[in-house]
Amino acid sequence: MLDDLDRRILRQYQADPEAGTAELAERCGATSATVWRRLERMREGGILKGVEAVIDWQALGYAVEVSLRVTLDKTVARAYDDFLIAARMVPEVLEIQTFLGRVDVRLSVIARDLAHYQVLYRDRILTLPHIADIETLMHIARVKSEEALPL
Amino acid sequence: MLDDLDRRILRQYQADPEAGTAELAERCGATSATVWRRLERMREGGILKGVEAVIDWQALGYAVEVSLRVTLDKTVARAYDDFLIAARMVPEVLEIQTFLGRVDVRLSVIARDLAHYQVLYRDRILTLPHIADIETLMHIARVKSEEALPL
DNA sequence: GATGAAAAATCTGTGAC
DNA sequence: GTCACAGATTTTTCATC
Repeated sequence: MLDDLDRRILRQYQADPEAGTAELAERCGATSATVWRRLERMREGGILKGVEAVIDWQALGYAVEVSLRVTLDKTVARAYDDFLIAARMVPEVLEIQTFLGRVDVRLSVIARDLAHYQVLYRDRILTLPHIADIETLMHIARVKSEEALPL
Repeated sequence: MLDDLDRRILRQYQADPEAGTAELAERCGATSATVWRRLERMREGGILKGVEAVIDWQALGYAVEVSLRVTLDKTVARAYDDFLIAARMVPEVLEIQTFLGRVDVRLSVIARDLAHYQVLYRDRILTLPHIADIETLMHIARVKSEEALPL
């Protein structure tokens, strides 16, 4: 499906998505047109889903980040769907992950400060439907693995 | 620090980082040069940390994604640092988050299949230093919140 | 100090080979 | 896959507010 050149291009692209095709080409030992066509093929094939802006929320005044582990009420059939739909409506909820296991959902939530978080938690989080239990983890740091995957 | 135009540009940029400055300019009611200068200033100010490639690991043959909640051995002073350094050396560990609370670290790990995961878990995860406890959550889906933050 | 218009430099995407 | 090029885009300049 993917040959060696594809893998090298993908790795370089992942390392620096803002590099132009010419620069990627040089790093991969190919020409600009080739790199462009390969990237395009990977986009069409759904492997490359695009790019995402990385924003420093702290610099924007959001000093608090928490991870919430939510367990839902299993007696309600639609609990999962209802909860997800409602959670997606809360702007301060940046990310929602769902799991198989004891914990059903993990939410990443940001707030300007603890006072803001307290209000947010009471008015927007605890009011989400079908919650059976919540555990809060105060976030310290996020790190990306520095090793490239054996693509 | 940030005025109204900055916020609008940031929001549009976040919604579609691949749009050109000309397109962003039109959506924000400004000119291309102004948008470019504002974005540049936000990059220099550290608010915009760049872009990140979004890769579909499933399409690349990584069918399994798990979230591991790790508790470290609190009797060892350097446990945190040792663990983080070692965890960053494992290519299949995509993300490492650290917390204040009962759980110390969360790892996002991908594997090609359950057989691969089993080996990975035994040889690369359980061998990480100073682990006191691990809980595994099988990942189902990841969703982005659809509401823009009140920037 | 910030803006818009327009020029200059650079890059992308396409066609021919 | 490479080469060459037209068209688009980014980035700078400059006069202006």
